Amino acid sequence: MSKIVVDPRKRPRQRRSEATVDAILEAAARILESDGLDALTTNAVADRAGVSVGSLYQYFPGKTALLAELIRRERGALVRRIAATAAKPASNLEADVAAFIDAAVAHQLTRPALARALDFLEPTLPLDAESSTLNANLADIVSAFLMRHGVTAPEQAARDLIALTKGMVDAAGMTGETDHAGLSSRVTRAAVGYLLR
Amino acid sequence: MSKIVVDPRKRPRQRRSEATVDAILEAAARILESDGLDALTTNAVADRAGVSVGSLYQYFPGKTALLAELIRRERGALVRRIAATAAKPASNLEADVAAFIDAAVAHQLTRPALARALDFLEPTLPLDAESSTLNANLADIVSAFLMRHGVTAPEQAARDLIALTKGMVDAAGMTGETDHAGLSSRVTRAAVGYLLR
DNA sequence: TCCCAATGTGAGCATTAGCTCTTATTCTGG
DNA sequence: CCAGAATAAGAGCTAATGCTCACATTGGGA
Repeated sequence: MSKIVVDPRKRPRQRRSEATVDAILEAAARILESDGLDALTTNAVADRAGVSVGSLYQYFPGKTALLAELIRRERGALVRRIAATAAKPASNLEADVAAFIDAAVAHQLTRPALARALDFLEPTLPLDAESSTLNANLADIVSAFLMRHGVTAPEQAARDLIALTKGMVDAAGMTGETDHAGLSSRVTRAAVGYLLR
Repeated sequence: MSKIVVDPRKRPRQRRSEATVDAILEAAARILESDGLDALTTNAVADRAGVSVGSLYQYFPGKTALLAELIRRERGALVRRIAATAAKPASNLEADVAAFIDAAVAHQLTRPALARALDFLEPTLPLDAESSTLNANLADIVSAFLMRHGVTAPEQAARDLIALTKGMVDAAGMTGETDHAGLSSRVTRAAVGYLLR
């Protein structure tokens, strides 16, 4: 294992190189999903992406940077989803919470094994400011929303609700559950119970 | 990485060898806690345990078996705690749920980083029958308890409650939270909300 | 006390991981 | 259409990892 580098990578300038980068990230995601962390080697990723190791290292200074970028993309998609939901509130706490959770469930249940792996990896990665910000965004959006509804200790509540949701959805995903609506309503029950008591 | 062997290990017959085994497991736990999965190498474990690699391999046929045993012990302790709680019910759903959660929080908050790592590792390990049983025990105890209280879909509810608790406690542990009672009551709020709605 | 099984040691082997570097190929702007 | 920049390739280096094995030490029953 080398120095832990997370960001300084070369940016793709042509079309084909963007495709290479995407292929690499997708290959990494698939390996994580199907074979787990141990199988995620740079050679394996390059192989699965149909690319040479050299190409991989052209865009990612190391394995860690690759993982960091994967997390950035996934997390970014989730944050955008949640932000979009927050943009059209029903000003009814319960309905809004349900909407948030619906978005989160939809996201995490799309690729459950991947979501679970990244959730675990994320805190172990020395993410740079930009990504930590993205991350804080999730908690901040929820926290701001809760504050608007007069919830006490909104930051703590936001962390708790996010953790509760992650926990339930990751577990459900692992048992192969696909009933999005059912899961969503169960998580909502717990979340609303947490808030209104 | 070699074949995945989880159980067939030599049993210690003398006192000192039991001490060796304990030292090895404790060293593994500490490395997991402080340096993470990547740092958990067999040589590192032996070093930290003040033992030679040879001794490690005398009792564990491989790294996987070592992890499996760690999980067995930790999980076993949790299951015993929960079982003890289940043995003296208050026949009041809310109080009993609170008692369960108290036990779980006490356990997971003792060594939060370790608990989190093992929670993640557990499903990736090909545990043998004995340990899967230990595992099922947790869900079964909770499930039986819920059924006694007339909860519908008790297995699913048990899985959900366990996941919700794990999620919240792992997250709290990671932020350095130490307020056992406060955390416990917040988890209970969510759990009771889940059940009574 | 003595002997043999149980236990402990650690150098070192085979493999594989992460990564570099040289060379080949493909774009793109002029 | 050409030159140089960007991109891709992949053999192979270094270090580390999982693990073995030949040997040394210890302990407990006869």
